[in-house]
Amino acid sequence: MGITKTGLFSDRQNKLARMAKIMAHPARIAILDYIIKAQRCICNDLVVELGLAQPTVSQHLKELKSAGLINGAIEGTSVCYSLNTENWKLYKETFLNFFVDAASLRQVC
Amino acid sequence: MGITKTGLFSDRQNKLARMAKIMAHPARIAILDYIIKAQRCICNDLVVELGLAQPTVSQHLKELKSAGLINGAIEGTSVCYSLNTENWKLYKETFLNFFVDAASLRQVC
DNA sequence: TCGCTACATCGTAATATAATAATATAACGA
DNA sequence: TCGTTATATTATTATATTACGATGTAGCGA
Repeated sequence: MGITKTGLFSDRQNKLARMAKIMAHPARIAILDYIIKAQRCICNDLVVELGLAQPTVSQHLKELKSAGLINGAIEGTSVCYSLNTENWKLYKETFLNFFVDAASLRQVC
Repeated sequence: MGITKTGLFSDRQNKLARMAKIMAHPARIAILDYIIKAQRCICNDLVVELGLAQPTVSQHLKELKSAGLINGAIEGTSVCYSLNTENWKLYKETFLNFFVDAASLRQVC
């Protein structure tokens, strides 16, 4: 993506951007949608549901997991993925705080 | 970035991902932070504030503008950038809706 | 008109992402 | 043990993003 000059920005700004980046792909949104609806899923469910190849889905799951948004628990030959509710709240609050800041703004130009 | 298979996902999912992508860079978060605080700014304010080159800032402003998050009004030799409050609300609600969906979820595995 | 200021655009290098085929790993049932 | 199922990892291709120098454009004051 080119070199993002992380050093120029605050921790908060970098963190918020990183959080947004996790959600910046429709496949990851679709995965989260599915998990929210079904409460849990295995990788193959998503392969069928999304129509993406298995390695692609696996890669997206890995990103969501390393971002802390989902948990993966091994269950025999499959992995049970579910929402990490604690971090989910954190994400929610972080975005909320950002958008709330401008609640009282008026259009200037 | 590789080819995102947009066709596999719903309009809502694609839209949400697109919105997230706009916010997925700390420079753009910093620009929005600045505009929220100062109500308005010109490109050069941000060049000084952020420490990025003028073309880089200009490019980020262009993306924020084409996403509808900010307005730009020509004022003599400069351009007055300010928040597009209507679309800001839209963003806020869109993210809210997404996160609210999972409010009552319990950790499953 | 000249020069300055403020931006935008173009071109390009460096780097990150998305997607997948091929392959590896790991559990389980026959 | 062998085959099957489920997933992860690796390597690679195609494409997008970030950043900036160089350059173009446009308004404005002297």
